[in-house]
Amino acid sequence: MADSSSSRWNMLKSACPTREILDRIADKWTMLVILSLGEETLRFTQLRARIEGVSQKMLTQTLRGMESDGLILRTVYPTVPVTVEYSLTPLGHSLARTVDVVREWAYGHIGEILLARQEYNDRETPRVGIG
Amino acid sequence: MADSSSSRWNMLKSACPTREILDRIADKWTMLVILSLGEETLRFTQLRARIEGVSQKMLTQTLRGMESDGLILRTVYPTVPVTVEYSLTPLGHSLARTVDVVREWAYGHIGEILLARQEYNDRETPRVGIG
DNA sequence: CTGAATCCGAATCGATACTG
DNA sequence: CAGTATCGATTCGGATTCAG
Repeated sequence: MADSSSSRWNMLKSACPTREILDRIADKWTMLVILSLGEETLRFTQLRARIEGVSQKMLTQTLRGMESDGLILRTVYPTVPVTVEYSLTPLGHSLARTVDVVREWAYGHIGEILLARQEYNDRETPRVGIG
Repeated sequence: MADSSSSRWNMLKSACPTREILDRIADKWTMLVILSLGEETLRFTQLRARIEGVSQKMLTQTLRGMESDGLILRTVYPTVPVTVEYSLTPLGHSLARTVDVVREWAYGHIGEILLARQEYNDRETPRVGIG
């Protein structure tokens, strides 16, 4: 447990704390969890269904990290079987609004990016065959 | 070369292209490059110096991906030795403005996050010893 | 200076089995 | 349902070496 000893960069990180935060939220699953919970409170399984592609392990891991950063709230209801709800804290909500800007940017520029990608690949294909 | 065959999720990705874009920019180095180039055009070595902690390999890799997505422009000047400048395309600049919002959020909430992290760790320490 | 290529240990991640 | 624990496969990423 607690393997946050990333060998070096500790000095760098403490000198520039923004970097550490950025490293944390510039994460695929974190962003997707933030976006999902930004819409509504969800249970573990629901969350996992929303973020198709995430494994149980990764989701758990991501949720723990986010909880420790005060971004989400984990509420356990002592039912049988147990019910666990995840929701955003006020801090998490403010991040959600921010990340949503990124999401909207992505949505608005898919075309451009896919086109650029295609052109890049065409350029790369060097002319096989007769030359 | 070109190993973009991520086995599964291809169906998912084509059904939800935003996800693919998000996966790409929700990346530590990509964000830092965007932020760095958002301020000014930089050469390879300058860029590497700005983003302390990135290896030559990762930086090259990140830059290639961003170039293929049409986010940055790579300009080679045939000097001796060769000079290569990286700058943002208009698309890259628009992303830079977006990512900057995230950076500002991070900067403005470092305190809250670090505090939450500390509280979380205190809660976790269970009381070793006598119980 | 810029970068490609290789080697190789470290970290990530998924699948599986098991618990309360 | 909501996890924890473990293991093997894959990927990541740094150090090094070499080239234009």
